Amino acid sequence: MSTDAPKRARKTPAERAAEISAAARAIALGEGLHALTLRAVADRVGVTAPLVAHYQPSMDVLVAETFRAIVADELAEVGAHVRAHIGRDRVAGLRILLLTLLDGGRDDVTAVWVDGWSLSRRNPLLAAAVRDQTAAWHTTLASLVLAAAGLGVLSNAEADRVAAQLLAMVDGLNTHAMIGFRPGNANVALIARTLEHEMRLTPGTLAG
Amino acid sequence: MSTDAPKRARKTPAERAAEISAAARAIALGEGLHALTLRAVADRVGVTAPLVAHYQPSMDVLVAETFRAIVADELAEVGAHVRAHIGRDRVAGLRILLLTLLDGGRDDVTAVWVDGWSLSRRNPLLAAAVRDQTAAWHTTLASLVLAAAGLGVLSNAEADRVAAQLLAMVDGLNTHAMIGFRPGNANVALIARTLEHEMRLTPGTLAG
DNA sequence: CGCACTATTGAGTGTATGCTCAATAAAACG
DNA sequence: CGTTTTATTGAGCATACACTCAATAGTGCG
Repeated sequence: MSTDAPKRARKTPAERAAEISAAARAIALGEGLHALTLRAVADRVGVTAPLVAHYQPSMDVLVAETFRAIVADELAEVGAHVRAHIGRDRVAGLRILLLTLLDGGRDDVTAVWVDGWSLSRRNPLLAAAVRDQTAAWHTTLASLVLAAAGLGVLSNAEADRVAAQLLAMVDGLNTHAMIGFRPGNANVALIARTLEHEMRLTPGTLAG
Repeated sequence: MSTDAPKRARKTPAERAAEISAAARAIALGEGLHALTLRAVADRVGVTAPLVAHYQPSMDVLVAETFRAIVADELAEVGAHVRAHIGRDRVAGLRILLLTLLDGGRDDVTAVWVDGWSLSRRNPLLAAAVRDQTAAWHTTLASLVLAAAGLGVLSNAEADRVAAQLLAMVDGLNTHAMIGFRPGNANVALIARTLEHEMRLTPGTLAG
């Protein structure tokens, strides 16, 4: 009976925008980009649908930006995690990266990627975001591969090719894991052997 | 003004069912599994939506069966193509397979796979179809890899692992190609080098 | 030819989507 | 304390979806 619950909670545009972004991320991660609707966001924030619409130019923009935010954060987190362990030896970073990217518990982010690929056909802004973030991952992987291989072992072009292959394998394996297809879940060992060969590393250096 | 255009074209259930299946396949391949709606099918067949509904237990069933039909046919076609060329030398089949799977012009089928992964979350029948077809591809690839490596070179378990990796790479590379991400489109050469190593082939045997 | 069978339709229900807009109420300000 | 500003809502529009069901009209059979 105090003043705690006014009929309308009025906040600053910045606060509301932040709430909406956070809700959108939570929904996308929990139920997929497909479940990201005006009403779903509104319900989660505790406001009405028109308010959410008021804060966004269109739903396509919110979907694209939510995808971008989730994936950019993922890249930043994994990057930070890798950099924290890269000091031991030059291969350690890549090993940590593989373990992080492939050792399960990432189905929610994988689902966001898959929905992004699927929805891109009808949402050009999302398509651009997907391409941008894929390129960003590729760039990060290429520099990591270059460093892990050692000075002068791989050319830039070679590192690019290896990174493209690595990215494709990671996406493919994660997608298969997401749909429940796991024919012997030795994904890390699998990919490690290939990379060791491509990077001229002594067999076993990555797999450990 | 002849009798060519009766107000209602009445056909046998078998004919209609075939028309509906064909229309569903065409729509899924042309516009994606997402575009597969009662109205879309009805318009393409030239009938009304309720008739299409009448021929199917539910839309989820039609989507799942259309996916299954498209992908099963794809596997059969590629398999036939490979078997037609497998006579020359034991590696020829695998080389043909890679060229077929990776050399572009397959974005429509890739899009069907991507939509299948995405829609699986809300369509259990589709999810089962996706898992089944993935397993079928894996089995086919494993036996092809086993044969191409030569007698006794790979164990069954090793061939399974290589096939899983190959399948993931193919799916990942095709998905990336579909969204327009092509950092140097040497996909075949890329994957060939990896396979040559995994299968203990002389470098260059697959890439040609 | 006329009748029975059934493939097909028209009309409609219920739900969900994004989005608009005038009205409302909370906060800020003089 | 009254006025202005504006964040928020209620109501509603247009669209699209799957699905139902009684009515309709081809088609083959007797």
